[in-house]
Amino acid sequence: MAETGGGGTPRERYRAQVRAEIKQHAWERIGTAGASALSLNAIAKQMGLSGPALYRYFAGRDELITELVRDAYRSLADTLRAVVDGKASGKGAQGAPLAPDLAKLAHGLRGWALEDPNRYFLVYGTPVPGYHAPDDTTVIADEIMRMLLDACMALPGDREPAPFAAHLAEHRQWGEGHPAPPAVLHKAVTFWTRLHGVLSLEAAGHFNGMGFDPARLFDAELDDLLNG
Amino acid sequence: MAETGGGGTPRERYRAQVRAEIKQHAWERIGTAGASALSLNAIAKQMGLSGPALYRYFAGRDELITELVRDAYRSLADTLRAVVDGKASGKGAQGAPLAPDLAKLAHGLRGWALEDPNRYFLVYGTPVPGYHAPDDTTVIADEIMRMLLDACMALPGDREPAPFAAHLAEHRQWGEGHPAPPAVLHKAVTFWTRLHGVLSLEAAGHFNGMGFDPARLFDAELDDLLNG
DNA sequence: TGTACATCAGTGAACGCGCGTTCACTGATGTAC
DNA sequence: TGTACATCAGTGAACGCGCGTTCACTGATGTAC
Repeated sequence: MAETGGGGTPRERYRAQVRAEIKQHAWERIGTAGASALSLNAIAKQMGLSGPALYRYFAGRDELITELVRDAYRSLADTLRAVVDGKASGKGAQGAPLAPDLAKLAHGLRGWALEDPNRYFLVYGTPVPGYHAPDDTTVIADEIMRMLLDACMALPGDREPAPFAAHLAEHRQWGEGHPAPPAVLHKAVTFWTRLHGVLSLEAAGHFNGMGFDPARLFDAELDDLLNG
Repeated sequence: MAETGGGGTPRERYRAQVRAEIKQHAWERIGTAGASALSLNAIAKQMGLSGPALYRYFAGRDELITELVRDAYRSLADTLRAVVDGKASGKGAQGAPLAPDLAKLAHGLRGWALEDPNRYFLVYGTPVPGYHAPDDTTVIADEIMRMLLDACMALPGDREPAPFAAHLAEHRQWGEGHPAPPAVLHKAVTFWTRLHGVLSLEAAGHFNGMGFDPARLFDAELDDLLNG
């Protein structure tokens, strides 16, 4: 991606560009039918290429999916990073400029998730059947949790910590080295699971016939996390 | 299912039995590879039958999946019903015998979800790509929400209701006719999304390398719902 | 009780399809002198 | 600047596979008299 317009020989630039183009078409197809329906031949046809042509750019279907999963994680992490750094806003700049980082993260997450639900599910949904995620993703997942911990640290008023917070602090193999106290660890995990609960049901369409506005439910959960 | 051992001609009983057997093998395959990998031919082979034989029992692949989805919803509703009625326990009878219905429901839901994660995802997960759920499911989904509302009614202490509760009461196309006040509606929806947040991430294996015990996280969320 | 007939479960062959992937090839693009 | 060669993108044919589904059939099971 970063190589597309940059250095390298013309052939290298062309290669990178076609690779990106293949991925883009892959995302379009994933957006339509989900990740398990990804087909190299179908992508090739859509690009006006012959099936085997794609093997110049990817070793096979698995490598393509691996790359897409990695990109999805990276994209989420970058989006959240940008939101925290104030370079972008999850909801629009007219809102509260003093919004805590946790609110920015939440709205950034929501925007990213709904922008392409299938991409969201590729990261946080049902694992793709015969496929195992690459190791890099756990690194990026950890990076995301660290951002979350940072944002939770800045939050005021932690009442008495729940018993689970202690368990969490004693059994922690994520965000290692981060100085967050037990209550903050708990807050971060809760932030993750609660917002995922709303987002995944919304993105899958499970609120569809119910009548209420999912955005308000999301904001209500966020409020509870900020002030609870 | 209910017909298997019951009345009808011998041929009808045989038919029902083979249908059930097909479904059972289908569940096994779904448990292994997910619903999108369901294949009639593969099921037939596993049963020692020829491929086309299954067309005596199901009009095609879609009808099979439809039936499985319906059964999954039904199974969840029945499980929750039984738990609330005290005919079964979600966690073991030695626990608090005075546990509120909401806690019973929660543990019933968790037990059901982890018993077969792919069945859970068939109900509350990413929709199967080219497939649309049958209408009956919304009826069962509503039945489940009503049980939830009943359980939430029995809960003590509702402080001042959140603004979202009012919105929810004014835009409600589910559990219609149920006398739950706004705060209870809010509680029920929150119960659903929060527990789903934990369960779906746990069932998909997203807590795997993190070290903590998902069961404790689940209970912590439940406690918060009961006492928050 | 026995015979004649209807019902229906299951088979095997076949259809067309799309899949991932390999291989030997053509033709264009870039490099070296 | 022009020529000779190497690199490499893309093609078309082919392989084997499994899929959903149809069709005409065989043979067993049940029913009617």
